[in-house]
Amino acid sequence: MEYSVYIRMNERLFLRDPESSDLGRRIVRQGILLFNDVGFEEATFRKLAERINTKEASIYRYFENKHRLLVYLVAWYWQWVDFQLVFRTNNISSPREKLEKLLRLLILLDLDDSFSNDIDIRALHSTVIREASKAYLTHHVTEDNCQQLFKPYKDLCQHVADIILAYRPDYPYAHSRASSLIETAHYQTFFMHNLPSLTDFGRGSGSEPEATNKLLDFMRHLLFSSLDA
Amino acid sequence: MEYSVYIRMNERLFLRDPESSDLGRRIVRQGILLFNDVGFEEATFRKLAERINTKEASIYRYFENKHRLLVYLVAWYWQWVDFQLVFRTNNISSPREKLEKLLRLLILLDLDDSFSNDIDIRALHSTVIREASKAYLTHHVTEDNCQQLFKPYKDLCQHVADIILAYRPDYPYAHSRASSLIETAHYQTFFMHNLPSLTDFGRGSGSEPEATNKLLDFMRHLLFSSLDA
DNA sequence: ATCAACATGATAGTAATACTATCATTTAGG
DNA sequence: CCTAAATGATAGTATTACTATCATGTTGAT
Repeated sequence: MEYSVYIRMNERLFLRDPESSDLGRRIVRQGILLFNDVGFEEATFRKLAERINTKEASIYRYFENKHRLLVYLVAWYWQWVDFQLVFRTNNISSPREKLEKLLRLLILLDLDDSFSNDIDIRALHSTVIREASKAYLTHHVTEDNCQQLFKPYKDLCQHVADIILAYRPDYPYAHSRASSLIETAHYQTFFMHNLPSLTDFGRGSGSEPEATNKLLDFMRHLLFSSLDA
Repeated sequence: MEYSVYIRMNERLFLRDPESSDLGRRIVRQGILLFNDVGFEEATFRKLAERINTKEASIYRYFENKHRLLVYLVAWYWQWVDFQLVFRTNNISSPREKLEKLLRLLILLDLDDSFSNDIDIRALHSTVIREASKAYLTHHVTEDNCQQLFKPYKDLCQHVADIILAYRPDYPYAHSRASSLIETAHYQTFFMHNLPSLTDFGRGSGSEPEATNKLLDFMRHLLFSSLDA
C-alpha cells in the first residue's frame, strides 16, 4: 500500500518550496541519496548539482546552505513518522498496542513500500540516524528553535508522550521518555551496524533481520519496564 | 580533592603527544574552551592558534585536523570518566551503589574540583555533550574504529556492563543498556538546556540544580526499572 | 660549554569550499 | 502570445584546510 501524502512544511525551512518544482523535488530526493553516499560533511552543493545536472547557484535558490537542507530533510522525516503513527494507530484503542506499533515504526519494520512521494524512506532513515543530531547539536540551536525548525520532532515527541500518558496517566516523565525512546532507537541502530560492541545484537548474533528483532526486544523491554514499574 | 592522574592516550589519536610539551597542553586546554565558545563547526585551527599565540602550522604538528582533535578530547573525557568510576567505586561492594555513583558522575554531580591537570572538566563535559556524537557519526566510523579511536568509550561501556551484570547476572542487554544509559544522560542534559519541551525538567521546573536533580531521578528510574524488571 | 636534534615561528602558497552577483535563456501560466 | 518567473552559465570573493620551506630558538647528551 502506498500513502501518497503531501507533507506540508514550515516555510522557514526553505527559501523556495522544493515541492513546488521539478528541480526542487530532485534536490530533496537526490540530496538524501548524496548524504547517504558520502555523508553530510563530505557532501557539497556542487556535488549535488552535478548529480542532478544543475548548477550550485540554483540549489542556493531553494536552501540557504547544506545545514538548512539537512534540517529540512530531518523535519520531513519526523513529519512522515508522525503521520505514519497516526495512520497506523487510529483504529487501535489500546495505548499499549499503539506503543508497540511505534517501536516497529521507529526501526522501519512493517514497511511494505519503501517510497513515499518518490522519497526513498530507507535511505532517508539511514541519513536521519547518522546525521539528524547534527541538525540541532549546533551553537545556534536556540535561534533555529525559535524559528520552529524542530517543530516536527517536538510534535512527534508530544504525540508519543500523549500515548504514554494514555497508557499510564500518572507517569511523571512522559516527554523525556518519549525523546529518549526515539533517540535510543536510532543510535542503537547505528551502534549495531557500526560499533557493535556497544550493543548486544551486533556481529555474531546472526542475520540482519535477526539483529533487528533483538533490537526491537530490547526497546520493548526498556520502554515497558519503565512504564510498568 | 584533586586526582592528578596522567591519562595515557592511544598514540593514533595524535601526531605528536600534546601532553609532551607546553604548546601541546595549551592546544588541548584552549581547544576545549574554543569548542565551547564557538562550537565545533565554527572552530578553526587559525582561531585556536590566535587564542594561544601560535601559528596554524604548529597545531597541525600535533593533530591532523580539527576532527582528530575532537576525537582526542572525547577519548580523553571517557578515559577520565572511566578512571573516576573506578576511583569512586573501588571501596564500594554493592553494584547498586556503584550504579548510583555512575549516574551522578555522568551528570557531573559531586564534582569538588572542576579541574584535572588544568583541564576544565565542566567545559569539557559541555563540549562532549554537544560534540561527541560528531566524533563517530561520520562516513569513516569504521576506519576510525579500526584504529581504536573509540576504545575509551567502548572500555567505559564494558565496565558499566560489568557492573550491570554484577547487579543482575542474567540481564541480557548489558552492553546496550550501558551505552544507552550514557547517551541518554548526555542528550537529556542537552535537551533540558536547549530544547526543554523534549524533557520534563526544563523551563519552569525551578533552578538549575533542581532540574539536574529531576534528571537524576529520571535516569535512576529508567535504569533500575529495566534492571529490576 | 658545545653541538646536534628538535620544536616552534614566520611566511607563503594551493586547492577546495561556501557562498554572491549578474545576465542571458528557457519555461510556464494567464 | 506575452510576461514573469525559474533556471543556466559564468565569474568572482572570502575563507578554510591544509602543505612546504626555512630561519630561529631551545634542550639535552656528551
